[in-house]
Amino acid sequence: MTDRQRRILASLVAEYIDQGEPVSSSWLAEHSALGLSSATVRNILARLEEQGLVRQPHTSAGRVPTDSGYRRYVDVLLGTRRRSTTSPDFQARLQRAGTVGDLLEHASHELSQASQQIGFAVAPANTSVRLQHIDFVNLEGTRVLVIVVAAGGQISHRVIDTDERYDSAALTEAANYINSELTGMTLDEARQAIVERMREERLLYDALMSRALKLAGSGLAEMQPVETLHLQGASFLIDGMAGEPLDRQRAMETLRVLFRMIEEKHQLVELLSRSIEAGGLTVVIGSENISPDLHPFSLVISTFQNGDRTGSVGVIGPTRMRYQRAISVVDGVSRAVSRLLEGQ
Amino acid sequence: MTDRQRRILASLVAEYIDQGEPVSSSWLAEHSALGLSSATVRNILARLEEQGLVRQPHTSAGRVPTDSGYRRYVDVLLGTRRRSTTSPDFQARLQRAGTVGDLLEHASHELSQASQQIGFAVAPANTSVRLQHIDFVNLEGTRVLVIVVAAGGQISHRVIDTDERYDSAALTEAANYINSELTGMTLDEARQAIVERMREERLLYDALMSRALKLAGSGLAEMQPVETLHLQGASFLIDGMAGEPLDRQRAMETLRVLFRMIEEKHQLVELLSRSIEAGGLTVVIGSENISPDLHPFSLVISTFQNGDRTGSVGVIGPTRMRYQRAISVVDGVSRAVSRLLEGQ
DNA sequence: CTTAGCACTCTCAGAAAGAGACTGCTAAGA
DNA sequence: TCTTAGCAGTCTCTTTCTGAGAGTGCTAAG
Repeated sequence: MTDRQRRILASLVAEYIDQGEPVSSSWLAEHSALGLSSATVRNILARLEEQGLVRQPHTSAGRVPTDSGYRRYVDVLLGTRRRSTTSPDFQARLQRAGTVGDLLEHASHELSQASQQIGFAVAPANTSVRLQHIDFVNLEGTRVLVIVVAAGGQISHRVIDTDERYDSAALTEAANYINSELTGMTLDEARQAIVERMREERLLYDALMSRALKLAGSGLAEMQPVETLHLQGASFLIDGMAGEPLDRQRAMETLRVLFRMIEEKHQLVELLSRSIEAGGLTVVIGSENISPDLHPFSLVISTFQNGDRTGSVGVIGPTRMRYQRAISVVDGVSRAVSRLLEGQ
Repeated sequence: MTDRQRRILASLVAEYIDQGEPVSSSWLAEHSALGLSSATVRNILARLEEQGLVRQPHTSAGRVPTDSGYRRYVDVLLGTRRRSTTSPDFQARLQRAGTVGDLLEHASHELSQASQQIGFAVAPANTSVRLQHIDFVNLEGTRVLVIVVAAGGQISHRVIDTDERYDSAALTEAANYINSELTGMTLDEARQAIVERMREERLLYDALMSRALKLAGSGLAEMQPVETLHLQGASFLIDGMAGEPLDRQRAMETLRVLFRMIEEKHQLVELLSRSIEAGGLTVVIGSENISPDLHPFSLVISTFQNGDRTGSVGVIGPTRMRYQRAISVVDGVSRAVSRLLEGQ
């Protein structure tokens, strides 16, 4: 691929992203600063089309990038990326967040606002999160509320329906016992520890301890490593789709599918986590998505690390996305989140 | 308004809801079982139009109900409503829910599925909810996580940035003190009690108690009576709008506005709570909505009571909604939720 | 290798025309 | 007085046609 081809492709993609309309050879000849005539540009475009990087919506239209075309363009962007200098100071904006959940909620909001797309943030999988505190609260009847606080203030809770009645004092004592034993372990370790202790305790016949372990066990067991997804800005997507010259039926169908995905977050979470494996900043374009439902969309994702925890933030938008901006925004927010988590 | 007019209107609205297309005089003559000719029906329709109950999209089209027309129709439905006999057993389906939050989440899901619309559920305002348990968890530095559990398992939490450092033991003790003092009060009472005690404690100079009160106070203070809104089924709305013969621009605009409302839930909550004052089962049709943004939509809402707490469930859909079905579904779910809350 | 020129293709917007759907009105009948 | 058959009138919707416009591919010359 020659340098000229690269430059023409870059101009074409940039212009198409900006205007949303097929780009003609004459426009490229005038604006690409290569001093070429439109006929020459046409030759180049024919080559690019052979390589599957651009296509024509119909015979006498200009060119539009294909997913591969975007891919080439984005790879160049990612290669020559300079540190995001002009991006707003996300860190200052996110400062006031309390728990990790709040932080990610704000982060997804910032992403959404800054990129004018759907912004999302996935909390670190909490299997490797350390247990900070556990608490049992007596509800009516035989039901007990188990509250688990992970380091960083991440909180989750489940109602356990037990066989026996507990009184508040016993529960408090039980919680104290568990806390003294398990605090500081990861959830996985804690689960394992519980299994081991229950084996030992069976010999001791200590009612309190065995009960406490049972409760904590079922609390942690039901506490699947649900990666909570924070997601904001779905309304931007509608603007985005309105601009596309798709026929109405198709556009509506696409929208509906995406909104269903948004509602069934767990599905999206799974897809995201599969896309992330690479780590760092990743861009997934259109048909590169595993799920066909996401083929009309692109994702810009960045993972952040905090010790042994990995989470991710990013944006979702149409394949015709301002990648430049999206990348710098996602990168900025990701760094900010990372730094804030370290700071804690 | 004569009986004939009523019956014609009912047929017209039912048919329009079913088919989504203007209803002609000849269709009504054939199907209304009144044994009238289309000419006579045309006369009747002219009267209904004078009263603003129906209108013609254009000169040579059939009739379509206006908002007032729907209103008349719904009033009849509400008047002659028999107990929902055929509705599925929501209560059985909702049985497994743990906390009130879970229950309402499931309820909104059931509503959405059964009505094929957006389903929502608003938790009771928690000012009058009784305090079940309060807990302080030490986070890093000077930050403390305050967890408040209300009766029924409703849970909320805030991170408070304090001036001083606490150790875990002190926090546990503080929580125990607060629990023994405040459990069973409503949140309002608890707040008031804290203010009073702080006045007394100032004389005693008891560091522990005063700290505990301070924490609990700021915890409860930031714990605004946020009515959490559970909402599901936004994707159904897209189907609904796709059917409408509005021009694309307008439809997209309408959708965007609604999705923005859905994202900024607090706005919607406020609107809903204003619509509910009546209590029981209410239907708000199109332009009857306070917010102009909701004028293309109708709401079917039912409040449920549980002691001194009031919450609500309902559905949101286009004005051309299957009111019959929506009403019976909302009524059914509302009763189920009410009964399940009582059962606790 | 580049470029001017040209024929060709396809879309888009607008106009025209015919079919179809309903209505409102009128005048006759019960 | 109420109902109804009949009919002219209106409006939309679909189809067809047309011309303009945009942009391309190809060819032949520089």
